[in-house]
Amino acid sequence: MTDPFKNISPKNCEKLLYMLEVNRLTFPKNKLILNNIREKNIIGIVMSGVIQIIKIDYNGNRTIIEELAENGVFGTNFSPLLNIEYDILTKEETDIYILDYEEVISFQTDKEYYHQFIKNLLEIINEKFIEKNQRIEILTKKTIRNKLLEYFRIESGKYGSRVIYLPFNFTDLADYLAIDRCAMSRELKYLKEEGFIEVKGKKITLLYDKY
Amino acid sequence: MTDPFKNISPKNCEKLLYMLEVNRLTFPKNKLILNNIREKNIIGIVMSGVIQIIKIDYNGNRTIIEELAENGVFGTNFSPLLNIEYDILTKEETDIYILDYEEVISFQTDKEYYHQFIKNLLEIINEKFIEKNQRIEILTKKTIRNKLLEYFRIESGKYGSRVIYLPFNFTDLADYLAIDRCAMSRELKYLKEEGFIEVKGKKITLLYDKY
DNA sequence: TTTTAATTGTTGCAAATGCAACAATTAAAT
DNA sequence: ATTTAATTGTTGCATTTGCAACAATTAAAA
Repeated sequence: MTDPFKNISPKNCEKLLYMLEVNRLTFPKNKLILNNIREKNIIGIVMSGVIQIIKIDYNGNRTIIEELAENGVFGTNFSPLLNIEYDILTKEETDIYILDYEEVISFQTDKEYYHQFIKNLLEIINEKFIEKNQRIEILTKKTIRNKLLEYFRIESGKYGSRVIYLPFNFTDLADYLAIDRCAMSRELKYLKEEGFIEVKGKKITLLYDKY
Repeated sequence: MTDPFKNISPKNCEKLLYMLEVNRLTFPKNKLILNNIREKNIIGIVMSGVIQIIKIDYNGNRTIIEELAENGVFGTNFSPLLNIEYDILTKEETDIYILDYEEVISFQTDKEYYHQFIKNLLEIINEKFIEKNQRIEILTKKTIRNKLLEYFRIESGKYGSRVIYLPFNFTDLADYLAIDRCAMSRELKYLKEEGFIEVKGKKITLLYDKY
């Protein structure tokens, strides 16, 4: 994922953040945050630590929208935070910079580092967009098996390897694929039995030819 | 959807496009296009006409990724065109401008209209991002009924009205929701019978309180 | 107008899936 | 080391869904 401060020197970085009136915040581990600033559009940047953007619907089903580490960018639009049902959860002690979206987007200046920052944001949201599209590819598959195989195909394609290391646990994977965990577990068993895959913890090896 | 040339005068627009080496193309109705330029990242802008970005998978299932009219922006990253499985279909005679993504993103200039264009692109992709997130919200619902209700909720929210006008036909709606058309038809019947909705052609009226 | 094509509606049935309830295993905390 | 919590695995069963096959309706073309 592109660094939001790519091609901006530390000195210009400071200037930029000052210019855009950055808000620097620190939060402890396992805390729901930002419930207070839902009224306006923001851009948030994770400077250190890890956060999850999650959603809990009226049935109590939890969905992980995304997980962000250092240099991770989020915010209204970038992630749909305006919707009251979304929450941000710190997984570790976390430092966050908050910017005002409208302020950032409508700032008038000829400073090069500002325009570089906008370009970086464009690249970042582009990258996120691709990920969203991939998730949609998966979710539009009609069976659990096809969802799993599509997920494997995408993950395998990232590094061009038949060996996949799951970036989250099986419970969270089921959430990501929007399927019942138990049903997924059953389907994984079938895929193992039929010789399609090999599973060792979070390491999955694909034993079939790419389709 | 934001105009990609917002806040850029027609004169500067011409300069910008010349500078970025635009490629102007015209296509007749109902034509699969752009199969030729999959090798590099592009930004496409629909100047007139209508196109659909579609996907046909190995099972023959067609998915409409998005439909774009005048000022619609698409391209690698914006829409996952590098993937060989995607196609662009003109629904009318269509004029398209093609730009080179890397060229656009890495161009070096202090011209204001260029930076305005980048900002516009950022806004556009932001808007698309929101739409993708909404679709994911729908697709993560586990039953056809909940998918329909979530879709209604989002559409209703757009104009704050209980009356929805479907932007596409029922066949395409089923594609969008990634469900079987017949099963959707059945579920819509139940929703009508239970007094939740009223359907007249593409006009759907919600008869229940927002949840 | 007549014919043809596209869209929408209907329904039986087999297959897939969510759910529930619980066991087994692994990780974390004390 | 022991206890507690979290994650993973398993399975019967009711429900939901996709699929197929076809009828009805609407739109487009000849």
